[in-house]
Amino acid sequence: METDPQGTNQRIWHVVASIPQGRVSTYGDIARFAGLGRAARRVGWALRQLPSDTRVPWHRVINSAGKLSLPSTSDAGRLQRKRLEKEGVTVRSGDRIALATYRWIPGDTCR
DNA sequence: CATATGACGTCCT
DNA sequence: GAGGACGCCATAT
Repeated sequence: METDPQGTNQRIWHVVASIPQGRVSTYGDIARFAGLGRAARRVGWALRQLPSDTRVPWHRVINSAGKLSLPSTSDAGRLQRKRLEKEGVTVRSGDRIALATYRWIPGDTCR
């Protein structure tokens, strides 16, 4: 049951879907909250498997360095930046984001 | 079964 | 603050 690999992806996607608009979270925090421990890379894997027509806000997930893990030269990278700015998240030069301002921890009811 | 790779994280310099 | 080394988890070959 919980051993289903697809179930794990489903769990990860569910956590990502709970990120409020205008906020961002990190791969590590999501993995931890999903019960995956330090499998931050596992989260990246799950997001990569997402279909193009997904409703999951994958663009709100960045790395602990406060930067977009997707290359700004790729279409996905540009799309991520576009959507974030559209939600009010300021993306500075070098695809950097102020984690101190926008970071959100799963389960935290306080915005 | 061993190696390499990837939308990562932490520690050290 | 930036960059490199090593560790962690899963998949591909």
